[in-house]
Amino acid sequence: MNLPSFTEPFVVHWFRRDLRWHDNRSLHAALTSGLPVVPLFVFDANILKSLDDRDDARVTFLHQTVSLMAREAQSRGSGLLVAHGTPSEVMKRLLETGQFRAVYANEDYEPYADERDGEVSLLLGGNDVAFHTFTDHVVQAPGEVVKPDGNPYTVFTPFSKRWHANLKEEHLRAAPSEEHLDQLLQWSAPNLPTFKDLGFEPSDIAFPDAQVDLQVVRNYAETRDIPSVRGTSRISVHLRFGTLSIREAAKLGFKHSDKWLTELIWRDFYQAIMRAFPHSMIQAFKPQYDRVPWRHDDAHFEAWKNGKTGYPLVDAGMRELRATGFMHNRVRMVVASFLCKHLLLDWRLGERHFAKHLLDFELASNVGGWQWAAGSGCDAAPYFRVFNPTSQLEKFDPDCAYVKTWVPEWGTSHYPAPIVEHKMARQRAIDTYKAALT
DNA sequence: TGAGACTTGTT
DNA sequence: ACAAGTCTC
Repeated sequence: MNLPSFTEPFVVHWFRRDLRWHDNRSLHAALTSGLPVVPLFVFDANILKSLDDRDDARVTFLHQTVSLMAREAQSRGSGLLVAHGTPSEVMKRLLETGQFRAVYANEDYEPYADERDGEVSLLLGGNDVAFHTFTDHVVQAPGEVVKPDGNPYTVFTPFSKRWHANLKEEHLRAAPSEEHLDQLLQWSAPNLPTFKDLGFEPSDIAFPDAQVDLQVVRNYAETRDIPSVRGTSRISVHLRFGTLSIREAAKLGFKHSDKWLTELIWRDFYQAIMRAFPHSMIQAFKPQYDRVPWRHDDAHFEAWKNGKTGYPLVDAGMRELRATGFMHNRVRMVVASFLCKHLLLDWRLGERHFAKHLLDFELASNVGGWQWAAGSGCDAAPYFRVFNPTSQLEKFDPDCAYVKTWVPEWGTSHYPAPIVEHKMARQRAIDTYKAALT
C-alpha cells in the first residue's frame, strides 16, 4: 500500500459493516473530533481467504459499494483509503506515517471481529493511538438488554419486553455524520485494489437496492409469509453491510408495523446471544443436542443443496438461494427443518451452506435460525415439532406460484420422487432426538 | 413459526 | 360428518 506522506495529524474512521456516509455513529464522532479524518476500508485478507468462490457475490457488493463511496469522497476533495491485507498490517503501515492519532470504528460482535479488534487495539495502544468504538450495527447493543440480575436473556419474549422497556430516545437518534463531511482530510487516496488484486472476479448476481418500499412495511404483517409475493423487505443485505442504518429501519417499524420491528428485535437478540455465548456459533446452545447422532449421507445432502429432494417447497427455496443469493424467510425455516429433521443431517452443514450463498449472511442470525430449526438453540422449536413440507406449501404457497417459478419441471416426469417419505422421516427424527436427549 | 390422535359439541 | 379444543410426542 503506497501512502502519500502526511503533513498533519489525522484520525481514521475504519469502515467495516457500516458502509455509508450518513447516520454513522463512529464516523460522526471522528468528524467532530477536531482532527481531519482519513476514511478507511480494509479488504480483510483473513476473511477473503476463507471464501470458496472466486466470484463470491459479497465481494462484488463490497467492491461496488466502496468504489461508489470512494467517488463520493473524491468529489469532496478527499479520498477513501481502500487497503488489502490484514487489519494489523494496515494499521502498522498507518503508524509509519507518524501522524496517526486515533481510530474510530463501530462495534462488531462476531468472535472473529472481537479477536481482530483486540489485536488492533493492543497494537494501537502500544503506540499511543486510541481506539474508539460505538454502537451502530444494532439498536441496543449486547449487554444493554439484560435481566435485572445482569445476566443475558436466552428467551426471546422476555428479551423483547425488556428491549421495549429499556429503549431510550438516543437509541434511535440519528448521528448526522453526513453534515460534517467537510472534516474529511483533503488528500488524494491511492487507487482502489481491483478484483484481480484481491484474487476475485466480479459476480453477475443482482443486489436489491437499499430503498425501503413503504407499501411493503405497511403490509408486512399480511404478506411477509407468502414467498411468491414481494412481502418482505429485502433490506437484509443492506443491514448486513450497513448500507442502510438500523435506526432508519427501526423507525419505520415504530411508525408502520410491529411485526417489522419485532424482526429487528430478533436481530438484536441474536447479536446479544452471539456476544454472550460465542461458543454457540459452533456448538449446540443446549449441549445435550450435540449428542444427536446426525446421519452422514452425501447423496441426501447433495439433493438438498441442489433442490432435488422431491419436496417442491424445499426444492424451490434451495434453487432460489443458488440462483439469487436470497431465500424467502418462511422457506428458510422449511428447508432448515427438512435438513435437520427429515434428513437428520447436522444443522452446521446447512448453516455453512447458507453462509456460503446468502448475500445477507449474518453469522448471529444464521446460526440462530439454524439452531432454532434444529431444536438445539436458545428458545428453539421443540424437537418434536417437524414442519410438514407439504402442508407448509398448502398454507403459504397455495397456488404454487413460488414453486412454479423455481421448479418449472414440478409435476412432470422429470421431477424427482421424494428422497424420504414424510411420515417415516418425521417419526425417525422424533425417535432419534428423544433417544439422544433422555 | 407442529402433527396427529382423541374428545366434545354441533348439525 | 365435522369443526374446534386438548393432550402428547
